[in-house]
Amino acid sequence: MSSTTTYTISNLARHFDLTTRTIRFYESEGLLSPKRENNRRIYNEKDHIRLKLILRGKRLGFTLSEIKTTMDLYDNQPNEMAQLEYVLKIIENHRKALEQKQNDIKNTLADMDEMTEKLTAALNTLAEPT
Amino acid sequence: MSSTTTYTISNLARHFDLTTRTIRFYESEGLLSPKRENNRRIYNEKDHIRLKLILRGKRLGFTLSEIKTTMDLYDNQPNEMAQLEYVLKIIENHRKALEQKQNDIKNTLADMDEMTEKLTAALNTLAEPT
DNA sequence: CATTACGTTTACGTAAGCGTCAACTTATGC
DNA sequence: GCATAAGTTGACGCTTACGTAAACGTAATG
Repeated sequence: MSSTTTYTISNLARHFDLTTRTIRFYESEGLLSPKRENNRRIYNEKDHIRLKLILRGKRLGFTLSEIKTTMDLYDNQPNEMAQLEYVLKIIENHRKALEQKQNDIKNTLADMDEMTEKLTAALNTLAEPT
Repeated sequence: MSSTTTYTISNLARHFDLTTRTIRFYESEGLLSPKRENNRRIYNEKDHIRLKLILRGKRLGFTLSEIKTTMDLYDNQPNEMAQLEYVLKIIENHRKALEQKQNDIKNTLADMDEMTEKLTAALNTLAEPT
């Protein structure tokens, strides 16, 4: 028995702090495709995971179409050599983009550290006058 | 003599692989404010750095207005205690957002590793038939 | 002096990512 | 059986981040 957990659209909306409009929009863009029951959308665990991935992608600054392309890529495991190699190449490019972002974050955090030091120093000067 | 390096708008555009339109747009949004000579924009080293920061922010998925707010914050060092503490608090929030992104990247890279393993395994199966 | 290169402003166009009605259907509680 | 809640499909609106084109100024070059 696969205890199939399901969700309504408002379930998901609450869980991820989204509006139902947003979730429907993602579907209209091909990022989700829930089952229907009496025309009502029924989301399963896979849909839940996909939505989570969508939001992660968004936080990283990817567009919805980039996210779709990537998820589709990961979903459709190809079987021909040429395809496999192609997908591997794309993944490598994604990896480079992410490593660039890691570097950007590292540098930004360093800048913030510097700034924080300056500010706390200034703060201490104000707090402990001679 | 501060050997003041300057740039024209097309200099900058070439260097950062942008269009001049984009650079003017950033100015119209208050992110840059180059000097003028005969109505021509003249960019100096500080402008160059700001533009670099803008692009870094964009790569991390921040909006231009968020980037502006942050850069303004870092530029105008406040002198009153309340202000100092306020800025420190904001920086802490930014730090949390960045750490969230770091985590997102980490997880995404892990997913990609898993995928890469599967694909190379499949590739080897195809390459070395019994 | 005419061309070419580079610059300027103004303005309209567009894709992405939803917000916000409106108008209607279906399910549930009392 | 009727209100109330939750769902559905349009359709229009809005912001962000530029692209693109028009119409014009300035400066150097052959």
